[in-house]
Amino acid sequence: MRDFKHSLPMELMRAREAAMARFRPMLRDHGLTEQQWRVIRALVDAGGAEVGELARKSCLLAPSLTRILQHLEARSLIKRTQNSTDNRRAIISLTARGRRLFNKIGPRLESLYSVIEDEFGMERLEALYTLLAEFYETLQASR
Amino acid sequence: MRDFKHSLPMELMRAREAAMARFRPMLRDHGLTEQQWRVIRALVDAGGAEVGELARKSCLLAPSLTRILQHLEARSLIKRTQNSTDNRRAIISLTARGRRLFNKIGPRLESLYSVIEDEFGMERLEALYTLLAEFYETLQASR
DNA sequence: TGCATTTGTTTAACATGATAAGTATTATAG
DNA sequence: CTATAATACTTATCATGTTAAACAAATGCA
Repeated sequence: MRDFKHSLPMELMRAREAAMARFRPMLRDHGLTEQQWRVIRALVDAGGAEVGELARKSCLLAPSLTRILQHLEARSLIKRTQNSTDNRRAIISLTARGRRLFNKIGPRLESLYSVIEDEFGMERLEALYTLLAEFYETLQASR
Repeated sequence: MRDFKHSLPMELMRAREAAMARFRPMLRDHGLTEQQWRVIRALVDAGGAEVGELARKSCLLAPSLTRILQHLEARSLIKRTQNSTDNRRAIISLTARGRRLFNKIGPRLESLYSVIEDEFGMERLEALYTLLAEFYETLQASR
């Protein structure tokens, strides 16, 4: 049997964890989990989105996102506005407070990311991005 | 700001999820989560290990592993044997039943893995492994 | 129009992720 | 020796992952 150490899902997880270990402390200082941050960032990127769309953009399952939105709404970081043509869909968007939090945290995370770029090297990082995207596409294509 | 879509942790997660989506159904058919499977596989690989060692090998946090071991022990898939020289440490190992379960599932997962190898190609897969290992080492080295 | 079906989202239930705190045991300084 | 610190693990708590089921609104069709 293939060596246990060479399990691709494990390697992907370890690499991800190594990166997240650098970002998590700062997010935690601001009372955010990494998933909550993904939602906020997706909202900045999209400027308002339906729940399903948001789930795809932030790579979260719908039930997780439901709970996260409840948390963020309780903290007044996001708001919901009803879509008049379809009452199932609500548009989620950041509040002013949510945008302020993003503006405070975003640049700090970017600088942490720059450190990783410097350490690992832009070329290898790009190569990694490319392989990951190709891997994902390959596995999705054959479904 | 860097494009949201190019977040390395997200890409790592998406790639991992694409792979796990193929393995999870079979594990579920046998009543195992992916984490429980990682523990079983690590035990086959090590042939008995202390809890801390097992946590490292299976990439699980200690509190998670504690709960998982409780589940697996309740199902008689693992057993604990006390270390006489240090009563804090217990050696975890598979029961005969645990090994039988591994022998039943292991080959089926390997064949699923082979499909991925064929689809993505061995060369790119090896390149991906290498980059992931280098990335992990780079980020660990500078701590 | 009326009703079964589909779609978008939420609940529920159980398992794990992440952090902090607790417990028992062993090692160590004085 | 003995008080203290370090070690190995477990509990506790809250948040998310995963699956199935529930729910309401919208759609398709007789």
